[in-house]
Amino acid sequence: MSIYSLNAASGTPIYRQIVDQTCQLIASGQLLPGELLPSVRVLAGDLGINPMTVSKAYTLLEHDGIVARRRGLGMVVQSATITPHESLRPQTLALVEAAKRLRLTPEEVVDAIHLAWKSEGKST
Amino acid sequence: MSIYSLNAASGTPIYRQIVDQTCQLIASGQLLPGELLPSVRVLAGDLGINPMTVSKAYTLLEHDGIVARRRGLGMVVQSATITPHESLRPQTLALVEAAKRLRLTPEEVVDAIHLAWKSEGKST
Amino acid sequence: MSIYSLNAASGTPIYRQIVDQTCQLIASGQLLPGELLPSVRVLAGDLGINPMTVSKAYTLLEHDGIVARRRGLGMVVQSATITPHESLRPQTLALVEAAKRLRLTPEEVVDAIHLAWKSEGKST
Amino acid sequence: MSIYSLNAASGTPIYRQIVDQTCQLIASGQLLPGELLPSVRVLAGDLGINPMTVSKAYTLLEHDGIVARRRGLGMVVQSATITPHESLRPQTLALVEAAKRLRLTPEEVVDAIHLAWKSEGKST
DNA sequence: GTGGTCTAGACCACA
DNA sequence: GTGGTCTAGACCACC
Repeated sequence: MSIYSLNAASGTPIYRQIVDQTCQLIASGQLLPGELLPSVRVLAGDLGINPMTVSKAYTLLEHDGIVARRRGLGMVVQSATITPHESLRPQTLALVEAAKRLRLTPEEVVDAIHLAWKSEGKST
Repeated sequence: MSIYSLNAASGTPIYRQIVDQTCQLIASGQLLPGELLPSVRVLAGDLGINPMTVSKAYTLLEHDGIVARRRGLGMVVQSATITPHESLRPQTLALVEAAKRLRLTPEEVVDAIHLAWKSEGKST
Repeated sequence: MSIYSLNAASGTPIYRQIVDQTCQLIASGQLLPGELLPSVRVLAGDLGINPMTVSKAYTLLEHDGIVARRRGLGMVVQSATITPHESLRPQTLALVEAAKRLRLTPEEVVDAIHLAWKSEGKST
Repeated sequence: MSIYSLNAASGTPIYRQIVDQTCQLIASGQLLPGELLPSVRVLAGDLGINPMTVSKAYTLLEHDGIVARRRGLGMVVQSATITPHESLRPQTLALVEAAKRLRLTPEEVVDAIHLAWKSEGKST
């Protein structure tokens, strides 16, 4: 099994899931600067998807300066510039925005978080 | 200005934003059962979007039994079947899932929520 | 014939040529802000290439904020932020750098420019 | 430090940079016919790159008759067959072509050249 | 071995 | 109609 966990059912495209999870793995220190990402073909094989899909994700990561191409070697992680907190912002904002539209209080949202935390499969 | 607030920049499609926000307006009691939704034409005009897009959203809402078509009248809100809590589940799950991948603790997430709550434009 | 002119023999990938030329067309005012780019399928047909190649170019242009996606409509040109001069910088630098390595004088380079200008097919 | 100056960030492959710069060094008289090129091992060490990459560049240079292999000695420079002007052609053409697409005048291009010449780090 | 490019064709989502 | 995603497979460039 891979460090990546894809969710085919989710609406978000596969290549985007790879980009996001890679960012998160770097932000949380599970991928260190200088380390090599799994090769396109290997990751594609592991995840059972087309190499081009992985390649697209890697290209985006490179474009954003998250990783760098080393010709003939692979993709290496650049120095981490994102903190776990920043990495979580989009999801946080989405939740808060929706909660406000629902006229909920912060406390109600926090309750919902704790509930979801337990009900979901244990974390690693 | 409308009770709806669309975000063209966001990735979520317009029709989906209308569906979601309508559900949230009902769940939070800002739209009451029996009340009439704005007509397709009016809402499209207000939001500056294609009427077909509004129509698609309304069709979905009807399909889910959230509103009903009254010939010659428009769309009326059915009795609220969803609680605010349920309505918030997708966003909650997304947050928790991402946080676990980042190896954060529930407390850190709660902090992030409180922070985002304040930093965002004051709610009503 | 299209406003684009591809050079299959050149080493630069097709999608890159489309990106570059689009930037140049905008910089020179041949494509105006608000204007729609040719649709992926149309341009692909005109140039005799695969739609995905055009799509890749358009995606890059969007990522760089040069054009914006209008869902269901196409790609529209954003306000031009690049001047013709800036747009020419990479090529200018490459020339100057090489000329310095060859220990040529600026005058010799200017001569070469004038020569190449005439020998090439007349400009539009 | 070496007479070669590689740019890993640039898109052009390393072996190509070596080939090009060698040609330019010969064309400008900084490498004279009969002179020995640095050995593959030494150059690779100096530049901090893979010896295979240097070897590939040398093989190309030999194939083009620019240098010759002398068993037990190394690669010696042949009589210069290329003039500095010819050596500059690709970059010149690229500039002119782009400028025409931007509908600039030769004078504007010359201005850009002079500007870039000064703004760049002093040569030699 | 590494990643990059391109093709052909299918299917989806959006307006 | 628009663009987006994914697949399968070929070929190239680089180290």
